[in-house]
Amino acid sequence: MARPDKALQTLELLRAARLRATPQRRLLIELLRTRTHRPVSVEELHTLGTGKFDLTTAYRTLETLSALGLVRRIAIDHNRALFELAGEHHHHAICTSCGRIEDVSTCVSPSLDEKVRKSVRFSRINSHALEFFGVCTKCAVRV
Amino acid sequence: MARPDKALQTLELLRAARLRATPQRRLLIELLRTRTHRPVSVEELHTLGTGKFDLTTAYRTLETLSALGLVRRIAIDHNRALFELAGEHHHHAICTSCGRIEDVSTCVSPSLDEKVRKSVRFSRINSHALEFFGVCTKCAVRV
DNA sequence: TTCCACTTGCTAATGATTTGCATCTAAAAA
DNA sequence: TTTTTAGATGCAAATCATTAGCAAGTGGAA
Repeated sequence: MARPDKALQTLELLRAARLRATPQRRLLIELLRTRTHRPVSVEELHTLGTGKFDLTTAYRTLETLSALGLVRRIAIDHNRALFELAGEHHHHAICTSCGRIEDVSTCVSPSLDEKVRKSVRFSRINSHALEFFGVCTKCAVRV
Repeated sequence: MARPDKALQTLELLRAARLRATPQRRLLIELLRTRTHRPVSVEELHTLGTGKFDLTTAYRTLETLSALGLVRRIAIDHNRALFELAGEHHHHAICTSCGRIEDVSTCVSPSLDEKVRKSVRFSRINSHALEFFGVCTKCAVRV
């Protein structure tokens, strides 16, 4: 039994979210799914779209999808938003020299959320984000 | 032996950084030290300064201080930068309902940085940031 | 007290996001 | 299939935080 192809997966994603499967949205999600393996900026996505969707549309679609939890907005770069498709829980390692971002599967102890919830007296902790800042191998060589 | 007062601490901080102790900088640091206990936006600081320093000066001073590592720029809010005086290592818990930010002293296992460094093949990891997102008690009641 | 590199306060750019609006179009209904 | 319309898109203009440019001040070393 063959695995459904990427395009189908995208359609299903949109259908499940009760969003219209417009060509623009399909392409944008397709790009997030196949062309990028790291958080990308709206500008980058728009460039990858080669004129098939407007920059404004990209902003709107990403906003819609992130409100639905299908896309995550990453707050690392303080002057532009980065987005990634919400997949498996993971974190990021950022090279402070070249800006490269790597996915990190290592996570904190599962009990940490609850421990923190008690210490700050929150009603609940829904998620957490963890970023590591350092220098990647390429940049270390260059310096 | 009395502990040096806040103003003196601020002077020492500026002197150690080889920066001119202008009234504007002194007040801004004083505000970070005494009036705020959470990351604040430049706008907030400027308001607290009640006209004693320009918004542009605040931006420049914060930039200078963060380049020296005396102030930390927090990337949580994706549409405005937040700053805090660099003190003890800590993290943050953010209420996604009201935006309130609490300091979190709990940290990850000390060996995590090294573990991640190896997994992403970085030359080094210099720091990490950890944010918890949830709902504070007040907001939970309101909902 | 003098002098000058460092600072500050304006004002005018920038640059990323948003918003308004007329025009389309996906897809539910007939 | 055709009709119908709520939801989408594209373009242009408006926002808003952050930066730059510059002339006018001023810490603080000499």
